[in-house]
Amino acid sequence: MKITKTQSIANRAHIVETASELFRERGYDGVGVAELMATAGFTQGGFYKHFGSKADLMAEAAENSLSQSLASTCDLDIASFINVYVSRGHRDGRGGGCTMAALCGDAARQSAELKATFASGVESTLAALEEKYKAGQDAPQDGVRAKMIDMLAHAIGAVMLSRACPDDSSLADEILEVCHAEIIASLPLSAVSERQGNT
Amino acid sequence: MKITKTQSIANRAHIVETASELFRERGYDGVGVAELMATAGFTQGGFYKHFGSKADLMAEAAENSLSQSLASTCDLDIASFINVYVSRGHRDGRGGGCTMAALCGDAARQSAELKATFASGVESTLAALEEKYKAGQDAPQDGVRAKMIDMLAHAIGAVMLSRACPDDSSLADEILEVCHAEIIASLPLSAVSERQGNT
DNA sequence: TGTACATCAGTGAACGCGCGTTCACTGATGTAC
DNA sequence: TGTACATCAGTGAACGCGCGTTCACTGATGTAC
Repeated sequence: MKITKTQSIANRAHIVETASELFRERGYDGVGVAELMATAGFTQGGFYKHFGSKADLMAEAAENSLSQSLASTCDLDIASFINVYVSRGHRDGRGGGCTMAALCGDAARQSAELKATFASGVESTLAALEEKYKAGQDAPQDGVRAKMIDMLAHAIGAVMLSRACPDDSSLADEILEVCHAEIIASLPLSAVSERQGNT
Repeated sequence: MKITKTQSIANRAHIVETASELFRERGYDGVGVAELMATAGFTQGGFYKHFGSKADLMAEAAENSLSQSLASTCDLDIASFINVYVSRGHRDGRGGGCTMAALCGDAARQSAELKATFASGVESTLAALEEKYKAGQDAPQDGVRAKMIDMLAHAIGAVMLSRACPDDSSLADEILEVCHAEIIASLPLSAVSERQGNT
């Protein structure tokens, strides 16, 4: 049953992709190697032909999903980013959502390597957000990094706290709505321009 | 080896206390019943004389630590609360810190019961924060609940994101410092009065 | 181009281990008389 | 108050189970000639 080298590389990427989604949905401890491989369409034995350990895959999955979500949002302006991020859709779609919001509680208890991967994802995100912010026509150009750090932590806190409340509870929605409004209100006026409405 | 009823009640409380600290430190999946009981000074068999399941204890431990941390901060004004909460000490002392910041990532994947316990802890915290806020001499008295929801999510996000970065990394500290400054800046002037400095 | 063989991605059973939970047992406590 | 006995908190061994990881095996791929 050997397979083309190209196919093998594609299979590996598919496993990382699957893992990255499952980990975001259920946490690192909530997904086993056997289940993960089965979901990806393989048997568990093949896992160690691709990865040295589950911990190795965790780091790779984090790296993958952090850069992926970055790419998928890079055509949004800053207010649109907040509209997407601090929203019910994002809260309820953990598997396809932001890795920081899904796994930063878990990451805090993982190895230094995993945390370093996380931190570099945060840095990339900050770089992208700074660029977006500065592109706003009346946006102040100083202290932008600090503003974006603050905004990101704020948005992550909103999504995480909302997720910890019972599904469809009014508190869960209230947290999202209030934080969305406050974060949007903290942006320069031009960034917001006629594109609110989302939550 | 039967024991006084009073002693048994004290033992049970001690187990809950121990669990609440261990869970905050290592997450729900990171602490086993046997280890937990050993840490509390018992053998694992006795666990089910007190609790129906590990999940039951998880809920009780959450309730306990949420109300406890509330009580311990209730003599602080709002700026002091933020000084304590968005600080290196809190970030690095997970076991003795806020349950929301330590476990809301985990709570999101738990049962509706656990989430409901969490939500009611959030509500109690909000009530206490609203009171603190209103006590400020020049504090606006309307929209206070929204402000406190926003502030709490903001503070939780700051601590959680900082914890996900490598220990002693500059990014971890930067997140804390920036968010601390922004949150304090968002408070009414009187609340801050000559008591900054902390981080 | 055709043949012979080494490689190695993927299989599926098995490994030891720690998990949550159960259970027969102990013996001091608390109760009935 | 003193005695006899039921209770039940705590013990420690055992349960089945799923975990991460290992391994002998398969057979198409890719290479050497």
